[in-house]
Amino acid sequence: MKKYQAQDIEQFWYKKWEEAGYFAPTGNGTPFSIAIPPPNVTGTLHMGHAFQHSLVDSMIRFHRMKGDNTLWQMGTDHAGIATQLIVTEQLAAEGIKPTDLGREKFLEKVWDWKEHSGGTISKQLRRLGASLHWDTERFTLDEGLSRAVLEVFVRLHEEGLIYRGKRLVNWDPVLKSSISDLEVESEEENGHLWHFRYPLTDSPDEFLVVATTRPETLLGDSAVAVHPDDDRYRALVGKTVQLPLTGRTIPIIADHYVDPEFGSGCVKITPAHDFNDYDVGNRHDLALTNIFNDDASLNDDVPAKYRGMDRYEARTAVVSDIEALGLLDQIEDHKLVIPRGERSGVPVEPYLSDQWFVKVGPLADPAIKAVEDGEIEFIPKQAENIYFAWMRDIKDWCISRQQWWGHRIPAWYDNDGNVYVGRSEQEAREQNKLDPDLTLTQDEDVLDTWFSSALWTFSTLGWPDDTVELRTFHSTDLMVTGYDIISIWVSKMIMMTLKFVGEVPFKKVYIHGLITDAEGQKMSKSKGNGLDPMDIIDGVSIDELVRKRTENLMQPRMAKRIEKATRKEFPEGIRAYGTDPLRFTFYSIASSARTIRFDMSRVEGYRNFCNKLWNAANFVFMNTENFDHEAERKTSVVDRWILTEFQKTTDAVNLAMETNRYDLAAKAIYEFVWDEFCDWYVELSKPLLSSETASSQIQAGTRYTLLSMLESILRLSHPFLPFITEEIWQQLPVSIRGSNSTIMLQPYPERNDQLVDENSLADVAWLKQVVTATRNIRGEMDISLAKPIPVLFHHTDASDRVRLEENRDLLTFLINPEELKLTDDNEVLPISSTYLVGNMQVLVPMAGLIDKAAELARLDKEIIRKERERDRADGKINNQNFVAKAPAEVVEKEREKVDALASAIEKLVEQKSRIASL
RNA sequence: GGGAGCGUAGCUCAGUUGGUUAGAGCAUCGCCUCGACAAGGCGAGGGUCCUCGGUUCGAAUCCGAGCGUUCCCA
Repeated sequence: MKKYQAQDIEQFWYKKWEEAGYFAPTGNGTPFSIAIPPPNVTGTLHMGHAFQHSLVDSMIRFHRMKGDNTLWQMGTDHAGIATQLIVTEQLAAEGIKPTDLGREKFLEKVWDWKEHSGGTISKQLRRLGASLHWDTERFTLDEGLSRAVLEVFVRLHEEGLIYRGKRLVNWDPVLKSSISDLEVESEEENGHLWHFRYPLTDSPDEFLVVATTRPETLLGDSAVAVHPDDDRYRALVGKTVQLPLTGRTIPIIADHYVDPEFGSGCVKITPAHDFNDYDVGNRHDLALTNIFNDDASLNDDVPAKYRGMDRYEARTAVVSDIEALGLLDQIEDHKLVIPRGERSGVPVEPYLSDQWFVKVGPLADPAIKAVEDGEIEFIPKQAENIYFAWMRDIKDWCISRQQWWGHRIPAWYDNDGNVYVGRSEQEAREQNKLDPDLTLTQDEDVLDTWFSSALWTFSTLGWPDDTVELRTFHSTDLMVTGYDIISIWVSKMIMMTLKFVGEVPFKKVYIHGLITDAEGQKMSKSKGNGLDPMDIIDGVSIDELVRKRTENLMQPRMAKRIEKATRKEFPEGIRAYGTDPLRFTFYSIASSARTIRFDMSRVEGYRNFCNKLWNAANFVFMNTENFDHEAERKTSVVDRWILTEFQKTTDAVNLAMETNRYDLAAKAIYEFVWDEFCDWYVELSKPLLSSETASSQIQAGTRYTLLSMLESILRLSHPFLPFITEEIWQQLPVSIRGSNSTIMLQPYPERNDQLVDENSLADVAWLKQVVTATRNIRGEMDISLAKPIPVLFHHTDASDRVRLEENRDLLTFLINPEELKLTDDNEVLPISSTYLVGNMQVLVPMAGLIDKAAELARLDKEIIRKERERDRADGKINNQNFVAKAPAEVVEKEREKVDALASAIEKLVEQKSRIASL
C-alpha cells in the first residue's frame, strides 16, 4: 500500500456510496431517523456545522450498520433575509434596485441564484462524508413544504391562534423589515445618559429630571413614570408635565417598573419606541406616538422642524434645542447595550407596525409538558433549563417579514381593509362568500423562515398527506443542535409538531457546545478568527488564509490586526489533514461543556492515528499475502487475549453511542487500536510469524486473527472514520470480509461472549509486565535495544515457569536478551538491576552494563514510591473507623495492598544494600 | 440584576453511582533509523485536582461560601 494520504481516498468513496444508493433507508428493520437542521441555502459549512454533522453521521452510520431502517433527511431552508440581501447586493452592483424589477422578476432572479450558487453547503457536506439521503432532499420553499406552511397558517388562523395586529417589533431600518430576536445582536457600547428637565404644568419653575440614552424619543413621550413607593414624587402622581419642544402635556404616573435608585428616579415613557415602555403604556392606557418612518427618519407626528431628519440627526437637534431652552440638566458617559441587526449592522428600532403573530400560549403548555414527562429528553439534561425558562415566559411570535423571498402570507384584503385568510384566494372568497367582483389584494409580506422550519421534521416527510414516510420515520429519533437554537427553533418545532402531528418531533435533543478558537473566542467573520473546515481537510496556504479572513470585513481597519494574529498562529498555513482526522477530532472533543476550544494539534494527533491504522493494515497485508482460509489453524493465548480485549472495546463503544458519548467511543477505539492492537498484538505476532519452530496451525491462527481483528476494527471505527475504513476494508480478502460491496452496510460489531477468555488476560498481563520490566531497565540505563542483555528470573513459582517456557520465543523477540535464565531460589546471584513482577524478580546483571549510581537512584525512586503508597494504605487499615465502616472488600483490598507492598519494599531494600556495598 | 457552564500537568482536555499510584493527546527531556509506521518505537520528568469551610472511615468527585473565567437572559 502507498503512504496514507487522506485526499487520495476520500472523495472517491463518497462518490461510490452515493451512486450506489447506500444512503437510502433499506426499508427493513427498526426505523431510525434524524432530520438535518436545515442549513441556510446561502451558507457555507462552518466549524459548528462540521462538528454537528459529524456527530450525526456517526449515529446514522452506527444505526445503519446495526440493520436499522435508517434515514438522515436532507434539506435546506430559504433563509429569507440573507438570500434576498445577497441577490439585492448583486443587482446593486449592476445598478438595479429590486423595486425596478418588481416582485415577480426579482423572485425569478433569486431562484436563479439559488439554482446556480446555492449548493455550496451540499458539496461541503459530501466532503465531510455525511451520509445524507440526498434523493429526498427538501427545500423550505418547495411545493410540498409550502403546502404544509399554508395548511398550518390557515388552521392556526381558524383557531384564532394567528392574528394580525399593531405591535412593537424589532425593526431593521435598512432592511425595512421586522426581524427575529435571533437576528439581533446586542453588545455593550459607549454612549451617554442625557438628563432633561421637564417643567411641571402646575408650576413651570419646578422640574422633574428624566434621564435617557435616546434623546430623540422625547418627541414620542407619553408620560413620566415614578415608583409608587418613592416619597420624593408621591405627591406628583396624577399631575402633568409639559413635554419640551412639542407643546404636549403628559401625565406623571406611578409604576413598579421604575427603579428609584437609577438616575433621578423619574423615567420618560415612550411606549411606541421601547419594549418596557410599551408594557408600561399598556398598563396605564397611554397614547402610542410613533415618531419614525420605516427607515428610522422622523415622521409627520413630530414638530415640523424635525420631520425627515434621520434619528441621529434628530438626536443632536433635540439635545441642542433642549439646551437652548435651559432644560439640559447634565450629560454623563454611560455604557449601554445597543441591539444591532445581524445582517445590516445598524441599530434596531422597536417599531410599531402591522404584523402577523402566533398566539403561543396554548401551544406552549403541551410543549412544556412533553419535556417534563420525558417524552423528549435533553442531552445534557441541564439544557432543559434553557428550554423551560424560555417556554414559561414565552411571548407571541411575530411571523411576518417585510420581504419578498419567502412564503407569502395567505391573506387578502378588500378595499375596506377587511382581511380574508385561505389556502388560496379562491378559497378565501368561497369561505367568506365574497362577491366574485370584489377586488382583493394579497398581503405583501412573507413569513419568518423559522415558521417553515418549525414544521421541518414532518413537512419533509410529506405532511399534510398521510404518507408511508411520515408513518415510518416520525417522530424522528434525535435532533443535534446548539444552545443558541433551543429557543428559536427547537421550542417551535416541539410546539408545532405536537399541535399538527400529535407527537413529538424527536425523542432526544443533543445540545452541543460552541466551537471556539484556541483562545476560547467565538469564531466570527468580524474578529477574523474563523476556521473553515474545508481548510483543515484540504489545507490552505498562509496567504490564502489571510486573504479569506480579511476580505469583505465590515471594519476594514481590523485587517492588519487579523493578519498579524493569523500569521502568528499559522505561520505556515494549515496542512491538509483530511476528513477522517477532522471527524475523529470532533468526536474526541464532544464533551458537555458549553464552549469547546478547537485545538489544531489534536487534529494532527488524530491524523497520526489514521496513519497508524493505515500502517497496521499494511503490516497485516504484508504478512497475510498467501493466507489460506481453508488451512487448519489454532489460536494462541495472544489471539484469545486480543479477541477478549476487542469484546470489551466493542461493549464500550456501543454503550457510548447509546448514551451519546462520542468522546468515549472515540477514546475506546483509539486506545484499543494503538495501545493494544498495534503496540502489543502486532508486536507479539511478529515472532510467531517468523518463527522456524511455531506450528503452521498457530501461524495460520495468527494470520487469521490479524485479518479478522483488522476487519472488526474497521467495522467498529467506520461510523467515525468512514473513508479510511472503507479503503482498507476493500483490500481485505473476500474470505475475511464477505462478498458485500461496502463496509457501510456490514453489521456493526457487538460483544460476543464466546470470544471472551478471561484467563488470557492474566497471561498476557504477565507477559507485558516482564517485557516492560526489561524495557524500563533499558530506558533508565540508556541501553539500546540493539544491545543484548542477560535476563534472569528469580523467585519464580510454577505458573511463572510455565508462562516463561510457553512464551520464550515471544520474550526473546521483544527483549533481545543475551540469555533468558531461570535461577534456583538459593543460587548466589550476580549484582543486578531488579524489577518485580508479582513475587518474581526480573534481573539484569549490572556488570559492564549498568552504572551503580544510576541503579541506586532508580531503586530509591521505586522504594519511595512504594513506601508512600504503603503508608497511605497502612494508615487506612489502622484506622478503626475505616475498618468498621468501609465495605469489607475495600478493607480487604487495602490489606492485600499493604502486604504486597511490604514484601516488595523488603526485596528492593535488600537489593539496594547489596549494590550499595559494592 | 437573574440563570448556566467551566476552573485537573506548560497547552487542550478525560476522569460515568465517592475507594485509581489522578489519566490522555500535544509540548519537554533521554535512548533508538530493529523487516507496518520518524505522521514512528522505547523510556522519563511534570499536578496544592482554583481557594476556604463542611459531610464522610475516605472527596478531583457530594454540600456551602468565595475568587477567576465564559456564555445566555433582562
